[in-house]
Amino acid sequence: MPLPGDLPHDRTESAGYGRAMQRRHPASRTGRPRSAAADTAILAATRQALVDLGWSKLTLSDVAVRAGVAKTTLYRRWAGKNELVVDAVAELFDELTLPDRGSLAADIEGVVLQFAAILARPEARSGLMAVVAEATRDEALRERIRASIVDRQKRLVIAGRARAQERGELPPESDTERSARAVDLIFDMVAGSVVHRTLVSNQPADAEWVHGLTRVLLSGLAASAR
Amino acid sequence: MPLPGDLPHDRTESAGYGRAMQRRHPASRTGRPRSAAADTAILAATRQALVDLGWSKLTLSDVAVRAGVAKTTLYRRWAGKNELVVDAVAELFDELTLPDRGSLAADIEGVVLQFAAILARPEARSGLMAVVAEATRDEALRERIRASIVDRQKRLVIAGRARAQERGELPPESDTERSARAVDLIFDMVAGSVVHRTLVSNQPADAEWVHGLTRVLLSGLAASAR
Amino acid sequence: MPLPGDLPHDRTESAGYGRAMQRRHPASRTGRPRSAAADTAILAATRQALVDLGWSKLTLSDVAVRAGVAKTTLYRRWAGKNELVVDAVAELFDELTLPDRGSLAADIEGVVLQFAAILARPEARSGLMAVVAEATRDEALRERIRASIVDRQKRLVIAGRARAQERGELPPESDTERSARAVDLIFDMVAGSVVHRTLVSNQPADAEWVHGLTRVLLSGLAASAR
Amino acid sequence: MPLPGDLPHDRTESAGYGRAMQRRHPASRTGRPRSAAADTAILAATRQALVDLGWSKLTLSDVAVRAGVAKTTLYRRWAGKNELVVDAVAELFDELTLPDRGSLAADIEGVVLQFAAILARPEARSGLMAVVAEATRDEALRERIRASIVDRQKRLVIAGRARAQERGELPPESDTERSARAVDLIFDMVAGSVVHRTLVSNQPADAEWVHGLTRVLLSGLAASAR
DNA sequence: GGCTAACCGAGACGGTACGTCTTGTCTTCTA
DNA sequence: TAGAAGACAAGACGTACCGTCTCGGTTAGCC
Repeated sequence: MPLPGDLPHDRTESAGYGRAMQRRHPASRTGRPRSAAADTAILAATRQALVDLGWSKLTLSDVAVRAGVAKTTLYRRWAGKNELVVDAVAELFDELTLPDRGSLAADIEGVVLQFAAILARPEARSGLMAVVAEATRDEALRERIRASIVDRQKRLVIAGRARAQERGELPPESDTERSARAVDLIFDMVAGSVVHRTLVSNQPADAEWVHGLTRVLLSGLAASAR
Repeated sequence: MPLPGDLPHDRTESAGYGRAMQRRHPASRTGRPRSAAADTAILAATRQALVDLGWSKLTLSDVAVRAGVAKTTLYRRWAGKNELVVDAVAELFDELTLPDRGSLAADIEGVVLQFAAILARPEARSGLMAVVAEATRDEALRERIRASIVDRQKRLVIAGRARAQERGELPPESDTERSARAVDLIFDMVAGSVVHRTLVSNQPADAEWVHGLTRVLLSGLAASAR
Repeated sequence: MPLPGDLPHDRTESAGYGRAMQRRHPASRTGRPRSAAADTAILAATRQALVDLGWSKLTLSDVAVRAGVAKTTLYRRWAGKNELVVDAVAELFDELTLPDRGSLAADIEGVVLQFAAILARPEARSGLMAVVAEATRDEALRERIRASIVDRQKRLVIAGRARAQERGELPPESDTERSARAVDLIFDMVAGSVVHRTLVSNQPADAEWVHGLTRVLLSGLAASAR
Repeated sequence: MPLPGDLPHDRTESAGYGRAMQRRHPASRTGRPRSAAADTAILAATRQALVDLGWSKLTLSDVAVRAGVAKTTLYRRWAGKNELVVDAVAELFDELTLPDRGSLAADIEGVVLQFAAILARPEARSGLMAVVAEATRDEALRERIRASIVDRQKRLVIAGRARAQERGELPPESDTERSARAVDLIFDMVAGSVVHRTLVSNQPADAEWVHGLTRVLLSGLAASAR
């Protein structure tokens, strides 16, 4: 019996991580407020559990114990394992920044290397691929991943192109639709290649490999734009 | 009476799919031989279960029932869910062929479209990503995936390049190491991009998109080779 | 979350049936308390399953279903089939009373007939002998049987002798050790004879047979006391 | 498909151990005869398994391995675990003899002590009580136990009485029905008391206790005969 | 001395129960 | 009213044993 003030799975419907904490049901103002520390502890515990156990052996009971929190608290805030892991992993990718290394190619290499470094961390590896796998059968989860993780990072592509245009490396954009398609293609190619290299081919995405990838990608885009 | 002669998980250590049936322990010649029909039925049942339930709700008990087989039989041949799903999914990718469409670019587009078509099938989507996720914590499984699924398809890259060299589209190869690195890069870029487009970005890898991908890739490789 | 506070098999170490519910670990005061109704339902279901299936085909899964209870609940309270059946059977023997039939011999016959009637019930037959058989290899189980079933009924022997002494049929006891030995011998002879007659020789322990047994026993004790 | 000459569970219907080897189907004279050594080995292996594991953990596969025999061979000769154990245990009780110790009381004490010694052996303890428990729900098994184990030992009671009559300790029997009833009562009392003392009360049936039992029994029978 | 029927070992097979584990809910006490 | 604790119903896990069924190979007895 969900009590009136109960807020089941508050963070479930959140559009993007970070704005989740603002309640969807501002009505409930009375009673003991939820512990904010609990959120932090739970997400950190989730990441640590991913490191120690991997996705498939991670249990919510275990996360609760690690976070020093009751299972009830966990289920009150997330609908299930998938949603929790998405939020826990999403935080990792917010660390990405666009370094200013002087040229478009160098900037891209910088971001891709950061991305590869994150993918080398076990909590990202297990967590990310597992939720992507789950999302193949769950439209809501797929949307949550796109919103919380993927689309949030397109900012990097856009910022990179803007900076390149400032530098004069790229012409100012005219056709916005064509531009959007290009962003998507670049994103799929970069993210996909790194993930495949790292997780499937099981080879390091080191500086040399990233250099090769960037060169092919930029040459190809330049040639194909003509 | 599972005593000395027992052959647990015969297919577990198999180097490549298709050659798995030849026993690793040819010593044991006595006793009732394993049913060959069971293998076929189990793999088909696994794929159907992936379609109906997805990876995380797929249970080996259920597969056994679908295949009309005892759980024992399943566990006698595969070490667990992961290994079974790898074998079941691997068969799907053996359908890939290299069509002769007249030019390198067209050949590549043809293969990539086939690949995208397979990835659009739910048994491939759920199964493949899930085992990749599991493999992030399991070296043996990672190796099994590489051997059974990925490396087996490098044949397509190699055959494609050979045909292009016959046509004179590509010069004969000289530096073999450099060549191997190029094959790996192509493979990661193609497979990774299609997977990301299909499973993460959740957009169709249709003819137009594949055309764009191929153009960028070929232009980039050509330019970067200079 | 079966962590520190877990109370596995609470009823396992109970000294005597009926006092089992008072916890051995009074520390744990928090959390949802165990359902008292479940205990009753489980023991009744166990007896019914003994009637329907006998000991060797009785499964805890089946008992759980009959009792409308999860298997977990069963295993949380009893260590296994043996312990459960001991408790279920023990309740049967608590029905025994010492009737006042006017003379020692008649009182004994009355109790023995009651005992035989219980042994004629299938839940007692299968259950009792099976746990005795298991107890041949399990000291703890043997002790549990003695405490829960056997020793609890020595009250009848003692009460019977007291009443006979009131009536003047027996002299007041002097030598307590010798007295204890006599109680034990009587108990082994009565219980053993009835069990053997009923379960091994497979003949009814009817009024006539009980009369003969009682006569031999009382005459023998009287003669041997001289 | 049981071939024409197949003789499933040859020993199942045998009236008493020792006469079992003579086939029920004398038709089959051709073909390889069954190994006689296997029988011996299997029964010995069964007893040893009872010692090591007890009845409930004894498995036919394990017995087969211990006996150096295939499971098939076992199932060809016995219908199941119960029947096998009955035969294995029955052999133990054939060791009982009626010693000549000079008086009826002494003779009885001698036999009872032998009986107690056998019951002190773990293979007899576990095996006997377990099959008795199983027999509570299996008329055929009950009959088999009576025939193979119990009735075979009534010879001791009868021989004892005959010898006592020779000595003049007992009058020659006149009423045969009454006599048979007395034999049964004696048997139930002696066997039951010793079993209960040993397996339930868990006390040794030593010389002193046996002496007390015998005295009560003989005095009681003498007094009750008057 | 070859035939042949029944035996034997090995072990795979379809079933089924085991005892454990995880899930998501519910219930109690405490803060 | 939130939270910690933990019992609860449900059901999958991977293992073990059951009793049956193929297999290939052996061993007597009769031609």
